[in-house]
Amino acid sequence: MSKKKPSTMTDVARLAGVSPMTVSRALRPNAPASEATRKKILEAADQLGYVLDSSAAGLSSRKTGFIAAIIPSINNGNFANTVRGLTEGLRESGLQVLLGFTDYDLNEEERLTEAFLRRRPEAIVVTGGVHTERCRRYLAASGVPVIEIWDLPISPIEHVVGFSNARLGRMMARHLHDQGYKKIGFIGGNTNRDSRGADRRRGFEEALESLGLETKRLWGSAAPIIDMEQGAEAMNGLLDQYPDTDAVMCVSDISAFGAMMTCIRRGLKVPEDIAIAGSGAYDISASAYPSITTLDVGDYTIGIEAAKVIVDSLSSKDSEKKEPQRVEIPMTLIERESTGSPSV
Amino acid sequence: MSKKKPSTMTDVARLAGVSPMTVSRALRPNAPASEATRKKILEAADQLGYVLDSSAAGLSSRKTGFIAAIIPSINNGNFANTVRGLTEGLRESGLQVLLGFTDYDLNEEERLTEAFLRRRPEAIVVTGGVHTERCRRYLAASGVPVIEIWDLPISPIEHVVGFSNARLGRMMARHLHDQGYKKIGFIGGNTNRDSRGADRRRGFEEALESLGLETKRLWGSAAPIIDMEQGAEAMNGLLDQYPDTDAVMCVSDISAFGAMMTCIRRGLKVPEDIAIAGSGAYDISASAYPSITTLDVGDYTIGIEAAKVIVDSLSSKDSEKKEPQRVEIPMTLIERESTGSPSV
DNA sequence: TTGAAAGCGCTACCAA
DNA sequence: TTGGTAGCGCTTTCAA
Repeated sequence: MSKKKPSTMTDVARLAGVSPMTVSRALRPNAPASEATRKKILEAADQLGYVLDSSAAGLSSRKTGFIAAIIPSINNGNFANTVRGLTEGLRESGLQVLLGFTDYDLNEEERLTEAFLRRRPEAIVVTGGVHTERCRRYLAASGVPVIEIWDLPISPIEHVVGFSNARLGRMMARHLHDQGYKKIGFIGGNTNRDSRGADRRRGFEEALESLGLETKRLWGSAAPIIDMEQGAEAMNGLLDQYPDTDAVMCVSDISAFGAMMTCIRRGLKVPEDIAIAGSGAYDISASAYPSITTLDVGDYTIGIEAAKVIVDSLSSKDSEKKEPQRVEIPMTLIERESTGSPSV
Repeated sequence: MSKKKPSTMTDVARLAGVSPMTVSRALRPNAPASEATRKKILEAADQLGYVLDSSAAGLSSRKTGFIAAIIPSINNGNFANTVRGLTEGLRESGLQVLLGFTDYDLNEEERLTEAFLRRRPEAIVVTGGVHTERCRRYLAASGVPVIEIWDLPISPIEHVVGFSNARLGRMMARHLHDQGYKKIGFIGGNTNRDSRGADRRRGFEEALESLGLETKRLWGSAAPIIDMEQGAEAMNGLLDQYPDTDAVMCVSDISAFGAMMTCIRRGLKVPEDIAIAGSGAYDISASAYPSITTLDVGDYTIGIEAAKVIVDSLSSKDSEKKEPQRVEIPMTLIERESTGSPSV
């Protein structure tokens, strides 16, 4: 409201009758200051409505106090959980998360990365192991710890906290096969923009092959990222062409739910006529009826572990340069009603 | 990776054989600089891997280039859309969004507000009109435009972009009544933490009363914010106590979906035996079967409009102090299968 | 179009 | 425990 410019440390110092330096110390928890002066200074600060300017503090101390994190989408429960984990894991150390999202666009990732690096974060977290060439260069030259999450890249930039998306696809293919399904389909997005989705599909296809099953039921979607509606459409397409399909894995629980709704609308029973599986362990996989078999990828844990890697990297002395860490997060299969054994 | 400290403008200036001031100008689009020197400077910058330090720039120019935004939850499609709108609406002006979430905790909001204000944002966006006393003071004294969103507070701090949550409740109550339902329930969270949810409930109750309908079917939930599972539990409780309920509004589509799953699990037909309505126009309200009647609150539009208010406020001269703006976002009823006319 | 001087608000460092 | 000095990396302002 009031446009008068905010008061500074010098103003507080003057009012409290001390030097600015003493104010600076009084305002920090672990700096030496007598209780009496600290109290006096806090009162003066309160009276002036003083708020510390942390960009100035950061410029001087060379610690900005934040961590940049770039995720593909802000409207996604999995990434939201990762951000929660990261935020909570960083809380104690006082680091704030500067969050950005790319809409699954690598050029936007590059743009955001540069914009964030200008703010001098103390570490940077990016999603996945695929980046533009220029973006990789920015990250590698950033001078701060880089953590790639949600994947296990073969040539990581530095630290990695994630899981193998190809293995995720393989695990679910084997599970469906173990349940007795034979004519198994896959529904996912266009492979170019979401590399993790593409990896899941690849792993799924490999597993079908090695199990001696047909791989013709791998269904795409025009959209880069597949939502409920597109999952529903894809299932219509798949069933129109291959009505005898007995099980389908979808790249996420979100698309799986849409696919399941299509089955129900078409009068198919799940899982008696067709089984449905997703991944991500979204709330909906538990609440839907039938509930949806899924894989928990440890989204929240990824955030927590990434935070640990960051805190660890920042606390080590410059001299003892840390080895790049590679944290693999375990996946957990969650069996639910949607993949009960086939009736045949 | 490399821990050597990043190069500065002075380094670039030295390499290009110009003064730092000239580098500063060459790096900005609208500053005077000859094409020749600009080219020379960009090459030098590229060679050094130079990245501008925008906190230093902000300290000097008194423009940090970001907007603080505080939302209750990061795992919520509605708020995600608002953030998308805000981000997109701000893109052209080069302002970045510094995002924080409170988990519907006003004390956390206060904490975050202070932390964000330290970063000297050029404007601050907060959700709702209810804040701690201290938080209100911080905001009012911040010296930058304050925008409260997702509500229409009676005593706003400054600008407002939102809608009336009480009216939302009234609208849906009237709609259900118009459809012929008489024994109407409401499912929502505990009223203390989510003031917008509480307003919806209040408006709903008022409308039932003025329509001469019973208001005994207003159902709470132990949880502050009600998710799918809690919506499902609440519906079980409601049906156990009032099996003759013929329609239920849920505070959000998320809880409405859970509630609907409970009905289906119990063998009830939706909408023949019981109608379900939600609000928020989440994807699931369209994709679920039956699809769920809902109210679109213009979540994305809220973000866009908030961005307009911000850009507007910042472009005005200090002298011509802007009047506080109050933008009401229209709500749209979306009728779907879940509230087809009752069979009785 | 370019440069020099000054300083944004704070903290590291050293001295008292 | 406190204070003075210097300077973080940049931009503003004014002069050339």
